[in-house]
Amino acid sequence: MSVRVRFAPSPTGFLHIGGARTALFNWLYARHTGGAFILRIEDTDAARNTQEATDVILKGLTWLGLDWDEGPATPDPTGPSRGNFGPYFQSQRGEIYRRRVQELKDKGMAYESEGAVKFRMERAPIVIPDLIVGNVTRELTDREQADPDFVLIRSDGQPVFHFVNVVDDLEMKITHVIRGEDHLSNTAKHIALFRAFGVPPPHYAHIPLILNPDGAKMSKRDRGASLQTYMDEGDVPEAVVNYLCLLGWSPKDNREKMPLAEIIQRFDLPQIHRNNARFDIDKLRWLGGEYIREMPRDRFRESALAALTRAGCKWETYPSPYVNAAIATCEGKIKRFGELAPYAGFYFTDDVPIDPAQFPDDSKARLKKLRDAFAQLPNFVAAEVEKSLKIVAAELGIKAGPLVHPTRLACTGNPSGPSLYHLLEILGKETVLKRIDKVI
RNA sequence: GACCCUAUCGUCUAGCGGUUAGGACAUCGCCCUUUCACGGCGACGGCACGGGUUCGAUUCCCGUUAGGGUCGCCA
Repeated sequence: MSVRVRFAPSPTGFLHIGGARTALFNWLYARHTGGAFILRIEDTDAARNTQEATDVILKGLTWLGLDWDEGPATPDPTGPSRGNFGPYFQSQRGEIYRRRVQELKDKGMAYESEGAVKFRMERAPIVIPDLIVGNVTRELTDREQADPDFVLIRSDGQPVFHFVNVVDDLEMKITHVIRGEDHLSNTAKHIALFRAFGVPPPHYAHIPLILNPDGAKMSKRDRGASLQTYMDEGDVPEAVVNYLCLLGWSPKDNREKMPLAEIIQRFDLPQIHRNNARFDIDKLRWLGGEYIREMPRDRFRESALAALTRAGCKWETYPSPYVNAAIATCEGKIKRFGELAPYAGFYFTDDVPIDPAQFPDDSKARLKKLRDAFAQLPNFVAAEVEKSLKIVAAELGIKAGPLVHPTRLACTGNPSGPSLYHLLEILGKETVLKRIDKVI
């Protein structure tokens, strides 16, 4: 039987990085096995589920490159979708749930209680066969002993998560449930429900959680918990995907940076870890740098310009050869595009921030001499600029460094940045002299 | 409180009875270099603890401890 897996998020207006990884693992498993990846929106909470919130999920998955074989085509619950098992919004599946509750009632497995419908839960321990953890025997907790039955339908008529989740997995013929370990204990309830319906439950694979750097569960408040952060800060999606793969899964041979095709080919459930992993932003960013470095020039420029625009940088007012040359000097230098505006913003403004304290008198005197030398240059290109600077340094009896540093500071406002001589050439003689003059 | 999962450098991990416990990120040196980054070389740093089993345990078993998760008319 062909594999069918699903990602079933609740639209809260927020795509958790852990949720993104759950989606990724499901997607990888589907692609690895040639099965189907289904997206189902669990929008039973009408009050807080909006189309905007659903759109966050669709956009996030799309950004990561996780395409779904079945599921919504738009954030509209009543809109078009792909697949033969719809609707893919739980808010549109009320009729199915009503039918299924009736089925349980008819079997004597469910009953009315204070306006709600409750499930007659099994009292005996339930064994959860988990593909990652192994067989887990789940007993009732002391609280559950006191009242083992749980609510299926709230007194306001709305079905609860455990119920809709199982009904949908059943109706959509899901074969493997790959989800966070936080659901492991709940799975006993789900298995009992499948049994009540008289069908075998799907295979379960509970993946470890992503923890914050402190070792606690990544919560909404933790920095980097939302996928949106990475979209906003100009991270490369391939790097995010690659990094997420490395959290809780390992190819076992020390490979880390891997093309997606290779990951798909090698991804499988047995290599998934059992232990939680802390999120390490530094390692993600390292991967980001690697991916950016090998990025085709055109894509680099496009992403760079988009990031500059997001940062409010007015690069459009500059001639396009100037813009392209400026961007080119940043290639290989950044780990994410959000770094670009502070790194190269000086190209696109006349107002470079200058801290007078950084220019002592002797530094100013040197700059003055350099300025005069620059002013004499008929051909203000990198090689000539470099030659000129080195001559001035020799005349002053100093190394290039003490001259380079203040020049960079005066022209860019930054102690670090692109190659100095190239940056000066791009800025042009007039601008360079103007900026040095301002300091002197 | 009850139940469940987990435990190798700071972090992510390899290991699956005998290894100088390997790699990556981070950190710190040195080299390269006009800055930064890249790259190269090197350093630092780990098997949570206690019992077993065994000729021999990081590896298998039990316990302790620690961390995480779950016990909702949230998902």
